[in-house]
Amino acid sequence: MENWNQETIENFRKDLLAWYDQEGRAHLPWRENTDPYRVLVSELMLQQTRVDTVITYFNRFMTALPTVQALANAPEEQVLKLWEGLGYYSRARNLHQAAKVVAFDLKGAWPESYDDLLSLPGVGPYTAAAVASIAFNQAVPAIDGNFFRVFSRLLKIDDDIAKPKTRRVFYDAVAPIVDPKRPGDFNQAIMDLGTSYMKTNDPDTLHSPVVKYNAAFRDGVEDQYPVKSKKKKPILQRFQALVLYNEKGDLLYEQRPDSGLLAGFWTLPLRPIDSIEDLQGEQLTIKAVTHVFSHRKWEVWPVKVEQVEKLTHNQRFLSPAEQEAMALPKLQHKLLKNLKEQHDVSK
DNA sequence: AATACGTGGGT
DNA sequence: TACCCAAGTAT
Repeated sequence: MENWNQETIENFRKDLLAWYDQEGRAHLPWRENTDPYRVLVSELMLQQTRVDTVITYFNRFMTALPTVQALANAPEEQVLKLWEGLGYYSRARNLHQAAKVVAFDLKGAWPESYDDLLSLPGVGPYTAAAVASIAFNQAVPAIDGNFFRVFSRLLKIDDDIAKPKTRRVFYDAVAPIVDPKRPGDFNQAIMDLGTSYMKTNDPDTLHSPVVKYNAAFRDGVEDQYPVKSKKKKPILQRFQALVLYNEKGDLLYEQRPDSGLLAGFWTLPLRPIDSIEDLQGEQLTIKAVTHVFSHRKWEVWPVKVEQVEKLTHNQRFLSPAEQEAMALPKLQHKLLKNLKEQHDVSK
């Protein structure tokens, strides 16, 4: 691992920020100003999610709920509808809760320190540092995937970034490098660098504004950084999805448990099966609806059933209008599309 | 520490 | 196709 002296650190800050001022992504909607609410909403949305995907969601969210008070007073259904399709839905619920804490418990007085921000729901080490540095000018490193990638290469840090304890190694190495005068810009410059000249695949390191500080490139081993162990592949699970319409033509839905995958969302009633041999009703499709989550791959077979025993407390018939008004997970949208296609074919 | 937690895009 | 990635957090 490289160890920079004070002169190198100061030169690095200067070169990085000069580049950021010229070529940084100043146009990103959440960089319009440093209102902590805007920063928090954007950071929660950006967790494990691409910038291109977030932009549309962010603009729509801020138009609908422009202030932390507006979010705090909004019904959860509205928050989830605005989040529909973004995934990792606990982020939306945590953001909602965090807004309530700020607006109600703290009466609008934002926590400004890293430690206080960390206590908000959905705010972990990265997000606390991002908000503290961008909105409140605190000199803390916002260590995300970009940060790991950029500094693993610059400093030749060999620790596996998939391991939790590695965060501490990076923190110790880079905390002295963060520019105390412009910490928010420093962190955002690293992110911009990490998605451009120093991106994951096919980086353009030679033309990077900080190429002269890149120890891995200097030693011709840049492709070995960052060191990251592999994830396990998703486990396959099969289900049958019960399809039942009532006399009004409304479709039977079932609410998922309030914890676990797609917690609290309404979908067709899903029943695990071992194989296609176990389907209980009339098989509606030749091909299954498949959906890949981060850790699971689902194969879902829609089957037409004549009735269910008796509506349980978590089952309801929903009209098309009701279905459209509520937030539904991607899997359910795929199932609906599949049903519509089967219906069209049969006509 | 290891795992759960969504979705879309690139190769 | 299958796999990996993309501004992580909670438990």
